[in-house]
Amino acid sequence: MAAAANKALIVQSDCSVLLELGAPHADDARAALAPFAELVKSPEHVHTYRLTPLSIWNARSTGLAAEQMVKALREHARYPIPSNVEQEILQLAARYGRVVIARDGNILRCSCQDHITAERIARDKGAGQYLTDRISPTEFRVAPDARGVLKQALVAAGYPAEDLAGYLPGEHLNLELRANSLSGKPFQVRDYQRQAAEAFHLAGSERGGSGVIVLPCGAGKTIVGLAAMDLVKQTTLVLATTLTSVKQWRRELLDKTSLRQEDIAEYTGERKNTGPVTLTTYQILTWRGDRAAEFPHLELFRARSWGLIIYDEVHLLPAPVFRATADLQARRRLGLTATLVREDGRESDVFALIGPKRFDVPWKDLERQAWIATASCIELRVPMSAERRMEYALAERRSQFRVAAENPAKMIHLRELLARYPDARVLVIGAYIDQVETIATEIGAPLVAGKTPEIERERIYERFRKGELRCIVLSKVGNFAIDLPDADLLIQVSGAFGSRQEEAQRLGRVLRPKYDGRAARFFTLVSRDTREEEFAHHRKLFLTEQGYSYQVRLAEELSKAR
DNA sequence: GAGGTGGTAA
DNA sequence: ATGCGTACCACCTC
Repeated sequence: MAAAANKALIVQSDCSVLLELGAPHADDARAALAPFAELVKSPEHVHTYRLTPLSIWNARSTGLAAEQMVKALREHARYPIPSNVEQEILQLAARYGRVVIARDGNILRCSCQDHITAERIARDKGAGQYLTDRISPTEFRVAPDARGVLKQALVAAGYPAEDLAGYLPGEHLNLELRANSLSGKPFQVRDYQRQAAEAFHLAGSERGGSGVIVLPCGAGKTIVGLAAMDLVKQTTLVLATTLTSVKQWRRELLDKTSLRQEDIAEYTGERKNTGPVTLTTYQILTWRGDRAAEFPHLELFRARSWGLIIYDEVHLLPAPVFRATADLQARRRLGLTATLVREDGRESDVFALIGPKRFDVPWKDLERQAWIATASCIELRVPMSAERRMEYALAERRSQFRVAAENPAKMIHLRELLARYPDARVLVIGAYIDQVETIATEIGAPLVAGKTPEIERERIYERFRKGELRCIVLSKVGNFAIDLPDADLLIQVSGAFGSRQEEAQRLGRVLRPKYDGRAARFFTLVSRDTREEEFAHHRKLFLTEQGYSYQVRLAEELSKAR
């Protein structure tokens, strides 16, 4: 073990934990810390983690004891652990599982570890209303349909319940994973995908069967869904965000499992069928006729005795589906997402109603294992012409950003990049329709925007895949389109205020591993001396936090270097 | 298949 | 650190 002076962790009294990557045993320290802390930032040298109630409870739900957490910190900490941090961990951890929900035949029983806890939750404003029927000093009888709302209230009260009440059996589903996909390629579930599905299922334990799997874009979350279906083998309802996603689920199910066309039904605006496996969208579930208070399509949840419900992109699930999910606690639930939600209310609702986080893998781990490509990110500062600078100066403050974003001089440098990487397969992404239309016309590449019909899109993607086309220009559809072909050079000409999610999505476009192992390149063009630089700063934070190498270059320097 | 509505990003 | 407006999507009706 390293001497104290160069140990990797610094534990601070605000419950943040710094990990110094250069320290000996930094990898061991990370492996020990990650299961019970949330990664907040990960630039080059020092990564920041945070101990939160949810991160501790997630860890407890996978069976990690508080003592193991404290031991892990002690083992790797450079300085003594602040006593309040140790107390915090012990107290938070001790709250998980102090309340247990279990089944007694047809009724549910909520049992507390001790009398004091029972009094605390019985008197809690939120939870108390579901705990009216006391059967012993430490036990309550609970109406089965209160299972979800009670769990929500218990999380809010700080006493997350361990739900061991089990699930209703769904109808059996004949499903096997294929060893060779329909398209002829051998198909194998990757180790981390298998681990994720097993962490969700936890066969032989009362704990399994509900929870969330977190994997980066491009890591194959759908496959985790298929693997989970293979473990459960019961009728399944899949909730997705878009019709394209619904179609992709269908393709993957047909390609990689023994299911046939007629086993898979779609319940969407186009057709409303149900089958042993049914694919649907969040939007149809939340549609309400004539501003009525009811959601007619939520009946789909009761249309069959589902054995498994899969929530794709679980961080996007809308409030009415949350409410409906509260009533569905007797069904197995699997949430899939690329980023853990940070908004407080929602995150704890996901925890209470879908289940705890069961599994995640850091982006950089997948990169090391070559499941995703390495990427270099470069911000190119582009000057504006004198006329443009005047236009910018005269513009109202709120339209300045757009004047800068649509700087025509970006075109010069865009062309240069295209010339500089003649073999690259290129995606150009911008935020404004006018801008991307102009670019597409000038460089003679097809444009895919919101109004581009589905058939046209597929035709363009197909030509790109075949190599007949080296460049596609995209509007904001680039943020949604999940069926975009793989590329290795991404040029962002404008971005909408640089959101982290958007940046993650866009970067994910070029992260599929390259056949020759080359790195992906991500250029973002930013107008110099404008407000656009401020937003680029924000975007830069995202990229560096994910641990990606990042450089800022002046456009004319890059031109000279050629 | 066009057009309106309502919702989301972040 | 931020915000407004822009763009997108899926639903429905006609």
